[in-house]
Amino acid sequence: MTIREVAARAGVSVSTVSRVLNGRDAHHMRPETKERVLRAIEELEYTPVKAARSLRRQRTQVIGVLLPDISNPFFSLLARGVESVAFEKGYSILICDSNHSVEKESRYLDILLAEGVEGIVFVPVGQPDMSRIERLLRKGVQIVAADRRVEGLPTVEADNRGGSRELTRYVLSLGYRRIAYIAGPKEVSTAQDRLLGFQEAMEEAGLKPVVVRHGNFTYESGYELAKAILETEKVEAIMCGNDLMAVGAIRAAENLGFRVPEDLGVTGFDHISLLEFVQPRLTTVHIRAYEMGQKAIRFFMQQDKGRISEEKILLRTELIHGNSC
Amino acid sequence: MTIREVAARAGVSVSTVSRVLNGRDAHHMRPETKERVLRAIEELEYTPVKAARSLRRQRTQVIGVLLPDISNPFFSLLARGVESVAFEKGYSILICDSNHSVEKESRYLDILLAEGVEGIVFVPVGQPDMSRIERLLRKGVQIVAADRRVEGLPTVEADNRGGSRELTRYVLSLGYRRIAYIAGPKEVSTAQDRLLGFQEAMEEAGLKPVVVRHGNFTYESGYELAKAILETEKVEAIMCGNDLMAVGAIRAAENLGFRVPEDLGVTGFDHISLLEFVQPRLTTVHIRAYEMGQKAIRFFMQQDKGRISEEKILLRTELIHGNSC
DNA sequence: ACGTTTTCGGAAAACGATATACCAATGGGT
DNA sequence: ACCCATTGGTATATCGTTTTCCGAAAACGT
Repeated sequence: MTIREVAARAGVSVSTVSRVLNGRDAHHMRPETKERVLRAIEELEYTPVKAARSLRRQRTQVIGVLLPDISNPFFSLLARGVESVAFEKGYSILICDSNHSVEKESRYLDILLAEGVEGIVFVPVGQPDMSRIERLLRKGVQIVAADRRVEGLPTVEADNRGGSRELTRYVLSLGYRRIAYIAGPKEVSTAQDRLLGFQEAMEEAGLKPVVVRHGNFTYESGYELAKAILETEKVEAIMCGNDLMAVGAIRAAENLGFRVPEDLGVTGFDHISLLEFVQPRLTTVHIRAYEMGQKAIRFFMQQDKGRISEEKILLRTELIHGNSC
Repeated sequence: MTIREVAARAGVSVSTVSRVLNGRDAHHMRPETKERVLRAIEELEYTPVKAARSLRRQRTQVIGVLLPDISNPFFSLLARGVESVAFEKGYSILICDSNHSVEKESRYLDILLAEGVEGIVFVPVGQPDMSRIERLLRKGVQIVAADRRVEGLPTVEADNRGGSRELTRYVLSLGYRRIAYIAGPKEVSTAQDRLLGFQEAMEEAGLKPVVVRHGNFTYESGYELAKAILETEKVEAIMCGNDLMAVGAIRAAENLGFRVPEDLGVTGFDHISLLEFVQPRLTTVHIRAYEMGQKAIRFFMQQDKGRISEEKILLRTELIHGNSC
C-alpha cells in the first residue's frame, strides 16, 4: 500500500496525492481532484509510511523522554505532561527508562541519537555523560533538562530552594526547634537545593540542624536513616528531601513508639499522589510535575518557530499543610 | 554524516561499510579492512539514520505499548517489563497513554500504524474499536492484549479468577461470613474474572454476598461505595476488585469509626507497590505485572523466529497475607 | 488574435542505508 | 593451460515519500 497505488486509483500522479496529504498548495488543485484523491485514500485504507517521510523530510517528528524510573509517580506524571503536548502537536514520544543507571542512560542517549529524535526531555540520574550530551548537541538534537539541572543545558525545574525555605519557615513557625534533615543524594540538584533552602531558613532563625544525613530518595533509606536518628538524637522534627523518605520516616517513628505529629513532626517534598493513602496527611511541598513536562517539551516547539526561549524556567511550588507536624 | 562519507574516509565502498555495520558476511572481508572501517566510523562519530534503514529493511524495530494510564503503578511496571526485553533485543518502544479514553485509544492505534510498529502490547480501556484492530492485523501488525482480554487477540493475563477464588477461600477460612464485594467496571475482563472467582468460592461455601457493587478501580470509587455499603448494610468484610479501591474502603471504614481488621476485614487485588506505605498491610493478591509485560513482548519476538505461540498465557497469582483481615 | 499569467498537474531527483548482482584476483586441482 | 571455487570487494537498484522544476491548458488583458 503505497502512495503510488493511491495515485493510480485516483487517476492522478503521486505528486498530487502527496500534495493532498500534506495540505500543501491547497489552492494548487481543484476541489474535484482533491476529492477523488481523498476517496482513493479512504478506500484503500492508505497510511503513509513514516520512515519514508522522515527520510525525505529530514525530520522524524519524534522526541525522546529519558528518565530514571517510569514507575515513580512523579516521573510518570512528568512524562504524561510531555505526552499531552506532543500528542496535540503530532509528535510521538519515545520513553526511555534508565533505571537509575548511568550506563543505561548513556546507552539510551546513543539510541535516541540513532532514532533521530528532534529533542530530548532529560531527567538525569546523576551527573550525566557530558561528552555524549555534547555529541548530541553537535548533531543538532535539542536537549532540555527537566527537574534536575545539568551544566550547560536549558532547564525546567521547580523552585526547590524557595519551596524548601518556605516549608522550613512554616515548620519553625509551629515552634519546632530541634530539627533533623534527611537529604537526597548529594549529586542531584533537587536534593542540593532543598537542603540549601532548609539551611538558609534555619540560619535566618539563628538555628542549627541537629543532624543532616543523605539518603537516596527511597522509602527504605528514609526508614533506616530516621530510625538511626531517632535512636541516637533527641529531635522534635525530621524534614525529608522527598515524600518517599518522609513516609519511611513516619513508619520508623511509629515503629519506635513515636506518635506523629504529637511526638515528632515530619515533612516531605513533591506531593506525590500516593500520599492520599497515607495517614497522617503529610505536610509537604507541591511540585507540578505535569506542568513541568509540558513546559519542557514546549521548549522545543517554540524553538522550531525560531523564538529563543529563556535558558532556565523555574516553576513555583506550593506549600501543602498536612497534619504530620 | 552518511555512510558514504564513512566509506570515503575508510577508502572502501559503501557496501563494505554496510557489511561491517550489520555484521553480515563477516568472513567476506579481511580484518584489516574491517578495522579501517571501524576507525572511520569512530572518528566521524557516525550513526546510521534509522529512517533510511527502516525504509530499506521494511521493518522499524519499534513496538508500541498502548495503555490506559502510565502513572498507574501497575501499568508502569508492566511497561518496564516490556521495555526490559525490548532494550535487550534492540527494539525501541513507543509508549502511548490513552488516558482511559476510548477515542484517544483509537487515535493512538492509528498513530501506531502510521509509525510502522511491528507489534503492539495493548492494554485496552474497555471494549476497543475492533474495526481498527482488524485493520492493523490486516496490515501485518501483531497485537497482543495484556492484562485484559480482547476478543480474538492473543492474550497475556493473570489468573484473576483463580486468584480471587483462593483469596475468597482464605477470607472464608478466617471465619468471615457476611461479605460485600466492590467490583471493577463491568466491561473490563479482569473485573469480571475476579468477581466470578469470588462468587464461585462463596457458592462453594453455600454463601451469598451481602451486596455486590461496581466501581471504576479508583481510590475515590472505593471510598464512596464502601461508605454507602457500611451505612446501609451490616457486613463483616468488604472485598475489593483492586488495591486502590481497597485502600479507599479502609479509609471510609476508619472515617465511619470502624477499625480494620477488628471490626471489618478488607481485601484488595494487584499488590501495587504503594501498599508499602499503607497501614494496615492489605491482604491482597500479587500479580506480576513486570513479568506480564515481558511475556507479552516475547510473544512477538518468538513469532519472528517462526514459532507459533499459544494463544493465551495465564500467569499464576500469589496470595499476600496482610493484616487487613 | 496574440502574448501573458494563472491554474493544475506530472516527471523525476533526492533522502540514506541495504542487498543483490557482479567483477577481479588468487590459488588449487587436473 | 584450463576450470572452478574462494576471497575481497564494487556498482547500483530499491525502499516510499517529498519537493523542485516544468509544461500544458485555460483564463485574461489588450
